[in-house]
Amino acid sequence: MEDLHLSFTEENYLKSLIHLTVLSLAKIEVGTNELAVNLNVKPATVNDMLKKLKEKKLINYERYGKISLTEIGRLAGMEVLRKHRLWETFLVEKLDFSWDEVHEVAEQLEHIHSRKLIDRLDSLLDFPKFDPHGDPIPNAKGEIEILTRKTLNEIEIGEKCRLVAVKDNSSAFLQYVNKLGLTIGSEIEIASKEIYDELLHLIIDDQTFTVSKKFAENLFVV
Amino acid sequence: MEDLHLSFTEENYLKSLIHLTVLSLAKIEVGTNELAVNLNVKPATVNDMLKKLKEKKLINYERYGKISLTEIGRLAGMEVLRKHRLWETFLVEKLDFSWDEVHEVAEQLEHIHSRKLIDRLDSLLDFPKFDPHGDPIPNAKGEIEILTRKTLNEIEIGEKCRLVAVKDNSSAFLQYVNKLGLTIGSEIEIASKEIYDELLHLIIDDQTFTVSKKFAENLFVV
DNA sequence: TAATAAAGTTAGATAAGCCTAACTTTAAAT
DNA sequence: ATTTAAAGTTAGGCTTATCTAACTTTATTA
Repeated sequence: MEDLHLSFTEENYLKSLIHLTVLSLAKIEVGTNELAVNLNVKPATVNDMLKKLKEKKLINYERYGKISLTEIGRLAGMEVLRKHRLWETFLVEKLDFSWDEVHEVAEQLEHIHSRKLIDRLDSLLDFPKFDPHGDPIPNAKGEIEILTRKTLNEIEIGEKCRLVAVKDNSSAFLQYVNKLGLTIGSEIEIASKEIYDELLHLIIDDQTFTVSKKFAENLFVV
Repeated sequence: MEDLHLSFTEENYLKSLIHLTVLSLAKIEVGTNELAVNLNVKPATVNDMLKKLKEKKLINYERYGKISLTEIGRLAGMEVLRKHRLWETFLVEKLDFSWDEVHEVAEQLEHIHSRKLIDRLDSLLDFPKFDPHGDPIPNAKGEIEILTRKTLNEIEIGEKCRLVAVKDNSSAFLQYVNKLGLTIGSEIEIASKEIYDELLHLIIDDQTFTVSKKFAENLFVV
């Protein structure tokens, strides 16, 4: 399971597939075009790579068919995800990065090949269960705790909830979240909603804020 | 000086040039073949890359001429070296790697692009001056403390000296060094030398060891 | 169900890094 | 100083990962 030497690019394909299948519950297959959009390359490029990944037994795929990860592919992809999230945690916990600065650097660090490195990092961080964005970190066996989470726009008027994670990890979005004084764990109450333009009025720490539906869809709450 | 986007490969060329020119005192130019040997590629490959590096103003080079780093190239190469040595220090100090395990991983980590990351790492490690092999770490301005060091085989019989660094960073060599109980700072006395086969008899912690000239040439002492 | 749209595939190009084989220039040695 | 050896270069190919443009298959919808 170790020692199958994957390129930077191959690892990115597996990571995308993890996101599109394993992590987006209730879907275990994905199409060429959707994967192309996710990886920001053209479908023709994906098509070529699918043949290679199938050859290496990392994915299940037939001509004109849907794509899914094999067990080997799932484990390899999970390891990349584990590395990404552990590095993000390291950057925030040990190097005082803010949560909106870590994604790009972790995109690079996740491709460092060293089992020992990642296991020691896990230990240094005291085996964290969640990364700075509230996402669960897969363990060394590739197991992940997938919790059912609602997005903020699914919460009813008058209800209170707690921010547990963010969907969008871009610095633009996260800085916007910061501006509202929100952090993982913050309590949010839905004051009211506008029918016409779908805006939400929130109460956070006794202050009122108005946000868009798009914004609310990117916050996971319980 | 920041933001010139260099590839993994280009960075390795600059790092090699730093080693072959700046660090190996009294030589500021190098040839295509020598660089090829150092990078473990063929001279023809180096020749192609020289054109690219010259185009990017990282090296001084004319057809059939010698190669040297420009100021831009020197700074970029120094930054790679700085990253390599800081990461090695991190692995030993924070993740309990032994000094013979760090080189390969640092070869990967040195190519992570993030000025903030490396400066924060420097700070986390308390601005170390030397890496685990006793080599000086360039500062954020690309300045390095080049000290005049002798190798163990240059020491006269009866003299005592102290191990300050190792030349060879391979795990095979470093494990051999470990086996003799030597660490950076160890005191070594030259008991005697064999004329015939150039062996050295050493006294380390009241114990006698016999080592080859090749071995002694890879230990820096003062 | 036949036409059309969407999804997926193929063929042919390009750029980066690498190679081998043949060639040219410079340096060394008789 | 001429020959030979060493160093350096060029031309042409290969692989990986990407692209565009044209084509095929599957799905949708009128």
